Amino acid sequence: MTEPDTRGSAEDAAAQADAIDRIMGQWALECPDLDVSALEIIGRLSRFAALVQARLDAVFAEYGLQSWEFDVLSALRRAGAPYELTPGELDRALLITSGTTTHRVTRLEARGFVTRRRDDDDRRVVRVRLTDAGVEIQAAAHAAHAANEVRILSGLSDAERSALLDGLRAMGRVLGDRSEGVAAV
Amino acid sequence: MTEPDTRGSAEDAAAQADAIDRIMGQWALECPDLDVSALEIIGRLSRFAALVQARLDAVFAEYGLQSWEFDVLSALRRAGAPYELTPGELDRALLITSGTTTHRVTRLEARGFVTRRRDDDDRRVVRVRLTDAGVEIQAAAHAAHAANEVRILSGLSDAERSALLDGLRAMGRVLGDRSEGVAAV
DNA sequence: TTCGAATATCTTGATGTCAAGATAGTAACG
DNA sequence: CGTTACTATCTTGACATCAAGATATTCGAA
Repeated sequence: MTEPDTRGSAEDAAAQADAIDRIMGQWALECPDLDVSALEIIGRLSRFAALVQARLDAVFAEYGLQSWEFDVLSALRRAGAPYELTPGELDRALLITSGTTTHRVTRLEARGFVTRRRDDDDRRVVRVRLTDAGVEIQAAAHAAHAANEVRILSGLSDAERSALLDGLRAMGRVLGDRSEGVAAV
Repeated sequence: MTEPDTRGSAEDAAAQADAIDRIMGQWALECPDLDVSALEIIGRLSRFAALVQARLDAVFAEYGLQSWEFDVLSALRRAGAPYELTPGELDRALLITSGTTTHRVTRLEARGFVTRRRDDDDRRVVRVRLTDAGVEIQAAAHAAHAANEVRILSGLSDAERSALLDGLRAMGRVLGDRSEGVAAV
């Protein structure tokens, strides 16, 4: 077997258990004294993030993009004209290390989606800028990507959606995910 | 700069915006016609999963473990005595490919936390089993890990917690994350 | 001005992961 | 039996990522 098995197997009854319910059930049997209450939330958070990512990747692939490529192009695009950021700003926006940014930018430069140039005022600084081709492919992929995200969430009721959103906002507060980083509006 | 910057910067007022709010604000300015409603949820899901993972990693490191090591040890532990699964079962439980499982098991075997042996009834099958040392380190790390998860969520009110949980359960349903995989109870 | 500290980016080496395919064992069907 | 399909695991090669450190530039204080 080559790929991980992410599909559901049986179309079972209404209140079906998901993988985390099963895992919690196993712990309850094996280690009844262990506090697994937080697993219910954190386990789902990371598992579902992985499952969602797989679905997003499928759409990016239709445009010949890796999701990390799309992430960089989008960060540049939403920075506004002239669609330019420094590597350091990309580090912070994308939660990646500086070495990773160097590598990503080099690859995107080779594909013709971004350019690099030294800043004249501070020659330590590099300016990474989206090319026209970069703007184009980002726009095309983004439209499909947004539709894909909407499709993924289309199975949620309004109440579920807003519960999820409220809960996630609270998580953002707890995690201290303040919005510094990337160039202001 | 070597590490990504994940801390919040300013201890600002009550209804503070997080990084996703900022990103949505940028899109609203740059592409007002683009539907970014789903980004609010999916963006947070994946961003927060990454932020949480970084906090979990810190605790695993105190026990000399990578999180992928802990993941394997835990999957074996919760399978119940004799703490044994096949590589294929690990693939499915951990959402990884078979090559990755081979590599993980080899490393854990070298550290003395698991053993490998061929199944006698079906010699294609391998049995990966936790050693005593494996059981011990998993138990120690798991106690600290569970406490860490509880700590991370301690900033949530009961209402926020249950909203988040309800929302995530709905996501599990939407994503079809049925619990097959790993050996039954 | 000069020199040390700080900053921004890039380089290096190691590593975890995947996709694709190789190997070996089992099952099914004549 | 024997051949073919299937299954389980492992191997290989490519690659994204990270941590640590190297390089180049700017800033600040004596």
